[in-house]
Amino acid sequence: MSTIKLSEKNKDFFSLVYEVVKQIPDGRVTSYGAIATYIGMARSARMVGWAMNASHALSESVPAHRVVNRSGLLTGKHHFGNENEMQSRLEAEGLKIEDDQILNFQDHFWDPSKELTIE
DNA sequence: AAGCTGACTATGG
DNA sequence: GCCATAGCCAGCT
Repeated sequence: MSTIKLSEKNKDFFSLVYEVVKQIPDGRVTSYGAIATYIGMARSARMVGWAMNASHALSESVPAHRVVNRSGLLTGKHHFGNENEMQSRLEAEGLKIEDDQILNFQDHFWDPSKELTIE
């Protein structure tokens, strides 16, 4: 159980998303919707995706490859440098992927609403 | 300025 | 499970 500390600087939507994503442990994954729900934008999963899209420009590193859609599909792979980047990173963390689908997705799913608390 | 586009999801059949 | 539909909303045409 980790804790996210809120400050004036990071309480906007994008930064909040990044703070959550940065808490995802190695070898674990979560979904856009889970993050959206957690930060209070339950029906705006698309915005989480948009935040990931913008994250590449950041100087800080955000492990966007650990965020997939609700079925464990690597829907964001085309937004990385090359087609295999996302899958390679996940496999390097011990996950098995077949046809863009994370195997045993449920076993690796990390739910922020169960693992995190916001101060 | 109206309409389109998605790294999405919940729902109903 | 699959499929279609409908919300979603920032940014781009």
